[in-house]
Amino acid sequence: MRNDSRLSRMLHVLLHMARHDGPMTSEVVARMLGTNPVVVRRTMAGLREAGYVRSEKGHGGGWSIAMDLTKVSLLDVHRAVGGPRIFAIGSEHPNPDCAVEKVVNEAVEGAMREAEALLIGRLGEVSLAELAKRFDMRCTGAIDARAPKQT
Amino acid sequence: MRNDSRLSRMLHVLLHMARHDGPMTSEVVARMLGTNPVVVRRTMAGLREAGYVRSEKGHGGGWSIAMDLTKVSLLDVHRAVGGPRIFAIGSEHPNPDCAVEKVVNEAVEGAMREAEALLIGRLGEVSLAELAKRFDMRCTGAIDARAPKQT
DNA sequence: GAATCATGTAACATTTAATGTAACGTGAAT
DNA sequence: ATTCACGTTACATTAAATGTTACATGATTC
Repeated sequence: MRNDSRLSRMLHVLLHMARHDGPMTSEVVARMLGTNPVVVRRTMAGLREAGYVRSEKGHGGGWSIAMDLTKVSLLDVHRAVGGPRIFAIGSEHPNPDCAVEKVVNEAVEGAMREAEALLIGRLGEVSLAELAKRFDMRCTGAIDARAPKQT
Repeated sequence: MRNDSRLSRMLHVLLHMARHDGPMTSEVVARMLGTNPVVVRRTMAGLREAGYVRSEKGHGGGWSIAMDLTKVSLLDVHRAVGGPRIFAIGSEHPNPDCAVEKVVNEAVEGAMREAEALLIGRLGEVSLAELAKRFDMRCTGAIDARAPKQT
């Protein structure tokens, strides 16, 4: 299938919203992401259910932040958009009869579990506020904003 | 897209071949994997090009091991089957103009790089011989063959 | 050397989940 | 009442692995 870009897209949107006065419409967000408003509403629905954003209809409506950026991590966003599928590889038979296959699955899945735990850990360590700070630092001419230690 | 199960499948086949006298036909392998011979030939072609297996036509032909099991790791097999796509998540714009998106990509991709490095490292640590040993231990009634330390 | 066995390969269909798109409904502001 | 913007459904598109059919080629057996 295609790459799942929902996490990246939502982070992109959320940071923009955090630096934006008033609500942003799905139309505007869609142009930012290079997609269309329906995809935006569909994906942001998960964030709304999690209470991270709010949406309002009618004139002057649109999406706005409804959380404390210091309290929500990249992992939280990942989960809110319903992206549990991290790896593109895996076995067809999770619980095979064949003893050989069992040994193989245990080895491969063990490695994947470790890698997933690391990824989850890293995403959980970084808050949206931290990302926003990195953005600000980059804009104000910081020397290196690639991945500063949390302070 | 679908899950990429080529690594698991090939490991499964290779361990069986290692415990099997004489060549195995694509037909037999396909039944083992629950697929068909063409898929087997297609996937094993990568292993053949890497020199890990040999294939012979005609009567008594089929696939056989052509390597030292202690010298080939799970990572080697992963690479031989051409499975570079590990993650199902990622950004649409690897090199965006938007500064916000750059910060987002760096954060997410940084975490993914670490996780990938860990996974690659783990797969590279385990040889096919080690897997075969775990299988033998399990069959001879070892108490716990889940993921013993290498000896 | 003809028949058979097994691989090699091309061409096309299927699957799966994300994404793209069109259509229509609902609530809010003007 | 009109317009704006979200909410939702339904269906199309896309990408990559997998499934399938068909046919060619080389090796073995007779």
